[in-house]
Amino acid sequence: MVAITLPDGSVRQFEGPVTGTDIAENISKSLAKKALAVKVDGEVIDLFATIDRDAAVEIVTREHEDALDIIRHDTAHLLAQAVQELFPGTQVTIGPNIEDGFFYDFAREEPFSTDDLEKIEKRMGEIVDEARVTRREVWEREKAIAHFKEIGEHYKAEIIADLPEAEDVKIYFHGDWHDLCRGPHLPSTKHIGKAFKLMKVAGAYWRGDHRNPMLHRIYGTAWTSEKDLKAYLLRLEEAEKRDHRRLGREMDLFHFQPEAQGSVFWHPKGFLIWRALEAYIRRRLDDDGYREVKSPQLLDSKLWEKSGHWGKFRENMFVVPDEIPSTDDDAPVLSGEAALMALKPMNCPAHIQIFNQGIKSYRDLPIRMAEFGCCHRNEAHGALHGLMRVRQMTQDDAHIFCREDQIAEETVRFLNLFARVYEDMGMTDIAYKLATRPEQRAGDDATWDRAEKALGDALTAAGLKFEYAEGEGAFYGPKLEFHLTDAIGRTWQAGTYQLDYVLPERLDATYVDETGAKQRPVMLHRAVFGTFERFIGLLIEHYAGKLPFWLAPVQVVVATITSEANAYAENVLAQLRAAGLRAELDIRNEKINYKVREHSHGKIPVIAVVGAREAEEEKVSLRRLGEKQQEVASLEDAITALAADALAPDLREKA
RNA sequence: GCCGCAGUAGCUCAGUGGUAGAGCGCACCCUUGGUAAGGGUGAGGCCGGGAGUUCAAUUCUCCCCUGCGGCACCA
Repeated sequence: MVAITLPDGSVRQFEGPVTGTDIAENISKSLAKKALAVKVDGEVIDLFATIDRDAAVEIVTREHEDALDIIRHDTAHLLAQAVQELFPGTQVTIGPNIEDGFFYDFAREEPFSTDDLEKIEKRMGEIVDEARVTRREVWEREKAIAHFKEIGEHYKAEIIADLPEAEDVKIYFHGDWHDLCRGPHLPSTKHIGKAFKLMKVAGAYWRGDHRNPMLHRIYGTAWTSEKDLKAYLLRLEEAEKRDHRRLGREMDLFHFQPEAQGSVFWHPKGFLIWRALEAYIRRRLDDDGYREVKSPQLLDSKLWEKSGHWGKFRENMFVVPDEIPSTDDDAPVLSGEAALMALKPMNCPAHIQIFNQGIKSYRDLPIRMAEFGCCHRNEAHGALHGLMRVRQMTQDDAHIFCREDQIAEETVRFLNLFARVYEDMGMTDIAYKLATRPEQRAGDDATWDRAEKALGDALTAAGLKFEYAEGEGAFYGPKLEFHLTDAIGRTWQAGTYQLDYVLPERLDATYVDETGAKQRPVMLHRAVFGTFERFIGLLIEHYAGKLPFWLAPVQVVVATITSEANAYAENVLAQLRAAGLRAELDIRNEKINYKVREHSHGKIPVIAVVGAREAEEEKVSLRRLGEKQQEVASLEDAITALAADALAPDLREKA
């Protein structure tokens, strides 16, 4: 006897083992029709799998929260079937689910074209109509390897060979087509439905390693209903409008051009955002005990050799020979023999040089040394991405030199600062990651153990949920990474906090302890925004260009209705500016409708409309972005209110 | 760096083996209009760069550059 408990709490008894199908049919015919899989004690399994013990069971239908994952993975199998039928000789590799869909990597000489995608999608639809029935077999490992080798599926054979010994080699059949898979799967291809779409083709290295062959990856999306699919596609379209590269152009914030690939030309409006951010974070740092420095842009390669960066990152550094270029047109410009310097890719070695001036006492620690450091990194071409990944970047960098017993306190202090800043920015959707020791690293394991534990403990103490990013730490120490998500769901590291025992050693930083003995300080690398470039990019996408009032490059546009009000408008502008507001004037010979529309598109937070009436009464009519209503206020009141709104969050706290 | 796609006016895009077009934007004129598009006229292009095929290339081929989507990388 098997007792099955249903979600409503009722219990049904069955003679001997049952399947999900049996249970569904036992409940109702219509449920059996809709059933996709079955959830047994929290684990989703195939409808045809046997249940031979008492269990809590849910029938998974399209409406069930677990349905989507199954449908997506079935769609990946569907894709693989269609591809192999249309392009014989193509090998399958892996095809996992991802956010909003799935991909499948294929090994084939010829890449897939956009036209191919259409054909494949059509074939997928046909296979759905064929309603190929799913069944599962468990194979002997050696037999499976031999079988897949024989049919030319060498990647599959490799995957099976690498499966953990304990794991069954499960082969799923959809009709004749079959694949190694963990499952579960839908009862037939018919159950997938047609709410799927192939999105794009891309290259991807086998096993994510650039030394391996490149496979052809097809990305797709799949949903439980056509409605959801449509909504998703619409969401993508909307997200495109938030793209900071697009908004940067539309709002006249910045541009890029080939002569400075990967470096930003900040336009006046864009740089106003930067200035507001910089002024804000500088005040926050001043208040938090940091002292700001400025270090050289070009430093001798010998320093980078000592720090270890030359060995590990030289290929990403801009190297400059320390010599006068030849003025002889027939001779090579550079001799190739000069000593080398490099544009700094980071500020830490320079900060240690400042630390090393004079003798530091334990009483001096912690020293919190900040710099808005402009760094250059020669990033791979394919890595560049708008403001998010650039070759010239300015970090809101700082290094804290402290004793080991001060790490915990400094970490709490930093997490507090970080939380306050992100709260002020309205960016509270943050993913916390603890990046642990990489394969190539400096320092001994005991030190790494201590350092990783210190960071994990700090996050836990702060009540922050985090995940581990195994092996992704810096070569000198583990990192806390603070990630934000862009408009289309890609995540980017913004803030960072890194523990470093190595650089102080390499660059011989010391302080004198209570006994007069020399000691190594610990170095904490940290950035709140990360870089101004990336953070501004993220801000723009987060707010879809509608930046908070205090950050908006143009806060108020004074727009006239008729030229009668021009003189008054000039007066309003002057007073707004005198109150510290970033205001502009629009006295063009255009209708007020036109001006309102244009400045709304320009994401100007406040339009101050003035006509003859306002001029007469010394008033302004304020219209806030996104609102239909205006409010009419006296000029004095309006300026007082707007000036208060324009205060940066830290200043508002103090006001 | 790797795979794929793309590059035509400031922007979005159409088009063609005989050197180009639209909408928006811009300039000028008319319009002085009360909160998301008033009307007219006009300027603006080495059709990404180089080479090849051709009587002729923006169009076809090759190479390069840049951009886009992924992958790899990210101190």
